Amino acid sequence: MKKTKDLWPYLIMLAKLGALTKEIDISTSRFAREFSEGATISQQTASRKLNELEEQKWIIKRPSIKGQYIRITQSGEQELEKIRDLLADAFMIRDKIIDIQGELFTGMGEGGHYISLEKYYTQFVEKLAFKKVFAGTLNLKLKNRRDMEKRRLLQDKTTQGIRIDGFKDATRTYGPVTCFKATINNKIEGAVLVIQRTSWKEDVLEIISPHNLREQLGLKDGDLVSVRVFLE
Amino acid sequence: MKKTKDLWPYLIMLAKLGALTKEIDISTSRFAREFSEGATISQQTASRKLNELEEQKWIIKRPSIKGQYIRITQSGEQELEKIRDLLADAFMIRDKIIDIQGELFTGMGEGGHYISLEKYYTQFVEKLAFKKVFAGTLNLKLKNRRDMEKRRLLQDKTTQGIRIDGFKDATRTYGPVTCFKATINNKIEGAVLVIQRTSWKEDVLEIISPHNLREQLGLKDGDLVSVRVFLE
DNA sequence: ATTACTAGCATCCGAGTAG
DNA sequence: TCTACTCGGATGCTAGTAA
Repeated sequence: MKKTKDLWPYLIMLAKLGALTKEIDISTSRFAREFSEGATISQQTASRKLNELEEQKWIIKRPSIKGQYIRITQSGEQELEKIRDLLADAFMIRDKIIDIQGELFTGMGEGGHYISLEKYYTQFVEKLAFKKVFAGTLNLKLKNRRDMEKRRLLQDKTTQGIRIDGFKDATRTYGPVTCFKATINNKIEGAVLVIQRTSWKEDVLEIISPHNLREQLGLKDGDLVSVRVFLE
Repeated sequence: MKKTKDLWPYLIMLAKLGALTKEIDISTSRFAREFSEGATISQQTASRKLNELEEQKWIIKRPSIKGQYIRITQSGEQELEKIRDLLADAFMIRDKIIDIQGELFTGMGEGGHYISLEKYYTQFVEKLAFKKVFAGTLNLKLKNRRDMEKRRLLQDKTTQGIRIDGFKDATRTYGPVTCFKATINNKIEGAVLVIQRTSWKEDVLEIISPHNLREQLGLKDGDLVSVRVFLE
């Protein structure tokens, strides 16, 4: 099997030249020049690499008058997205910041119920250094794969979050919760709730805050909300 | 000169393994396995690649009990940022969306003055399909290199924007302006102004809107504001 | 277990060049 | 001009192995 990773730099350069959006018209020698910075590659190598990229089905090409038209295919685009996400993940871990967007919707109110339980409430206030906790959570529906991956990353990083202990009462057990400090729409402080239990919804992000977020940010269902989550 | 791009995939993989944030402890054979998916590389190749990465000064390594500690250097980090930005640019062009953040500050009021000129005002209303234009611009100060690069991209993409013609009156000439539709803090519509003239401030983004943004978004100087610019 | 050397084979590169 | 072939030299690869 071919070592596909060797082709990454060439694919990236084609993307930079705009081959993601449209067919670009380029000759092998010009591509060789565009690709090179400091070190150079030859026209022949450029030609061969373009053929290999086509074999991989990451690009399609057809002859033009002064070179060839090249366009990145869907599968080439997916490969680029993979690389982009790889890098984005690495930088998120470095910066300890994850930006997630979701669409506001109205949940079934369990969130608000749990917050009101004193054993949870006092922990939220103390451990998050909130003056109070507004009675109700903000539920965001994540709309794409990428945001769900970030959501999953939070689920996996619970060691870094703020731990809210579970407890028992006469009738049932209440599990532990991990919180991450966050700012909502760049502006208002809050925290993301990550519940450790076997089933959690990968496309839902639940947020609490000392403030009435819906009111203070003028939000209504269906609005897009940005959350910047701080990993520690 | 060495063909540094060949090393990109290896550097990216090390970043994915966390070597941006901390020294990671990994053996050459484990790295070979982690790196491979489908196609495989040998322990020997992994060893050599790590040495080449060190020669490039993109990583530093030192022996550990069960392998070696590896950490990406500043210059390796810069290289990764370069790749990340390359990809981000390509996807921005594809999606025709640019997200920029900046800090709100109070300008000198010229913006508001120009808007009030009837020859501009009527064009804003018609071409942007705004009901009216609020008398005053929102000035954002861009805080990092990357946002400034995006700002520059707008300046270069004026062909795709909405053109507001210039005009003359008795005393002076008023130049043309290009506008891009935008949403501010995910919520309120507006437009970014790009003024074609020899001097423009690369770290300032000027925004108009039908609405009083400061009031409706509850903004004050120093607040971080997110702008999503639509290239067409 | 490691890393990383050497040897020898495989692959890749670019100059030359055909079409 | 262009692409892309051949071919000899350079480089890269892995197996074997030393430390």
